[in-house]
Amino acid sequence: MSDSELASDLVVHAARLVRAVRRELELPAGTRIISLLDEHGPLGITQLADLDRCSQPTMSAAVAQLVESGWVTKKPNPDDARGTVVTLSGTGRDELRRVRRRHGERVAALVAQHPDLTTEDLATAVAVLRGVLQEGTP
Amino acid sequence: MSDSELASDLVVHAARLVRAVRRELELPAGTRIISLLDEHGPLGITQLADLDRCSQPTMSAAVAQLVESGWVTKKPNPDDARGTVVTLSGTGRDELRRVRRRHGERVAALVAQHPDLTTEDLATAVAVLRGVLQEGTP
DNA sequence: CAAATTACATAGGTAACCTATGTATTTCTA
DNA sequence: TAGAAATACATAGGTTACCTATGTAATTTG
Repeated sequence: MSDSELASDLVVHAARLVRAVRRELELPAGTRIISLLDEHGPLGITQLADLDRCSQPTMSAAVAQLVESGWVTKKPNPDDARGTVVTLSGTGRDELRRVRRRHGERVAALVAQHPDLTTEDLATAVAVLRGVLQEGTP
Repeated sequence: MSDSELASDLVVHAARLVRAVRRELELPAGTRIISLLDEHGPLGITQLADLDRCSQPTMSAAVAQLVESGWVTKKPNPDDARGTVVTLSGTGRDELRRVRRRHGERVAALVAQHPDLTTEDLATAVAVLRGVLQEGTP
């Protein structure tokens, strides 16, 4: 199978996985965001939107929800009165831990059903997905 | 990193990829469906819903759209007057080819930016995603 | 043959996106 | 250094893709 076919399948199967997980475990957009904050530390709205590949208004709304949930805090950026700084809260970190455990257990169980899939394969899959999104989307 | 952590990351990154692709290349729900029909041949609404992990009403609506686009045909099932048979049309097959080429080129280009990611890695990633979704979601 | 099951359709509602546009602040430039 | 351009967000309005609940017709079962 060509790289091109594989790449196309990657997308379709990724889409299917996301929907399957969303159905049985909940995968709100906020999860991606607190995950980003955990990885990068405090960020502005636009930075978050860029990292998550969504529009700025979408991120504004998503962050507003997270603030309401108490999972992040939003303060004006002291160095730039236009901007804000979104920070992961302790509650948010707890939530992230919970979500990760839920998803982890569930997906790991599915992976375990396939003896031909090793931990290394799983790591490779994550690396591919991560790599595809890194930097240059020219 | 544990299997559980990896599995959790798999989901989040998959979600991010799907949204990134949806943004710049279009990834309508119909794509997944014609992809299923291509893989399995003609199917009923409920069968499609099960395979795509969505509800039956969702699939009904999605198929209705596809019929309108001319990418599939819907005929009553001759063996069971309750059911219908959804079949991929020639136009649908063409569209699938187009979509695959678009996605393939785009994602393959991104993969190519990462010399450490081989075709084999890509194949592994697809196998993992496919495996995770296969059969038993008990 | 009545009851349960199955295959869809319809109705109504939500989450997560988007583009277009407005506003305040900061940076660039002539 | 004043005015123009750019930047960081917010708001408004709209779409897509889902969902659950429920109704209907046809099939299978007891």
